[in-house]
Amino acid sequence: MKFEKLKKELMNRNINLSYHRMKILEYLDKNRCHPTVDQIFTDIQKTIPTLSKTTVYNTLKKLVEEDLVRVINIEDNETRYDINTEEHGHFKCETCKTIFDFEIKLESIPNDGLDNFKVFDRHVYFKGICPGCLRV
Amino acid sequence: MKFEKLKKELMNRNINLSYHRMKILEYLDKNRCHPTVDQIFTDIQKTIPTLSKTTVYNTLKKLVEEDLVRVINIEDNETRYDINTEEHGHFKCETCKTIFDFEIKLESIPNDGLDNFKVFDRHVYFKGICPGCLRV
DNA sequence: TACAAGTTTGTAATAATTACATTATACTAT
DNA sequence: ATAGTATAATGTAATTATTACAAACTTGTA
Ligand SMILES: [Mn+2]
Ligand SMILES: [Mn+2]
Ligand SMILES: [Zn+2]
Ligand SMILES: [Zn+2]
Repeated sequence: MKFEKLKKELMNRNINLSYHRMKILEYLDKNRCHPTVDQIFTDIQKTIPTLSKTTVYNTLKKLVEEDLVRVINIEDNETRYDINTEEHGHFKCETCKTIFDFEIKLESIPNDGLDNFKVFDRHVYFKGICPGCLRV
Repeated sequence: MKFEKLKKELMNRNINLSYHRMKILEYLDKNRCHPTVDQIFTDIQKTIPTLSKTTVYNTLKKLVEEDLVRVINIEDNETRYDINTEEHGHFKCETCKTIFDFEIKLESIPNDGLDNFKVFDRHVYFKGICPGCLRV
């Protein structure tokens, strides 16, 4: 989703578009590398020195609740955030640590064992080595 | 993998089967509910009061390195461990919090975007509500 | 203006995880 | 059996992520 759309989306839901929220949203839109709270905080703090980490936590929590941001748990001890909430899988390169997006049709996953389950949320992630790192 | 098999597997790899390691392995074998470090620690401590949490961490790290145990990151802030390293997906019920295993053929997932990637590890987890909780 | 709701901050409390130094144990070679 | 080496286990302290909570600030509205 594009930034402008996101803004509208927030307004539709009566979520106050405060300066800090705007900045965090803008950051997520420009940095689609699945940043951690700490990366978000450290980077934005350069522009807004008074920003508190708690505000980043609060804002992200809000955005996740509203399904405008998605949480990614690949590694223990590092929670990442993705503004791309469209259906896609993640690939983490174990060499350069980059997290790549890839297309995946999640409904196409056969899951006979879950006939009587109500599924809200599907996550897929792979680990391995990316083409760039393989080439070396 | 059954307990006896696991023991042999460790011996094959020249990994010392110390008392604590045995107990942790045994626990994982009997409690296939994807326990956290804390659950493992708290439960085994009842039998072995001198057990330290660090030992649980160390042992699990070893077992994961040897691919005898698999790490599960579904929720941020709770790392879980699974002695079942065979290919399977996880379903977490958001009501009762239980993590269910389900069969899945991971190679069957179409991933055209990853042609030049070397994939080691595939994880799939869903979230939703389990049949038991739906019935209520 | 005054109230209510929503924001942001800051500090402190928890909790998970790691680092590191020390002791204990097991295994080998003499 | 002894000495030497590698591995294992413990405990303490340090880091780090996350949450709780109270206080100050903003904004919109009656
Ligand atoms: Mn993504
Ligand atoms: Mn499992
Ligand atoms: Zn790479
Ligand atoms: Zn349930």
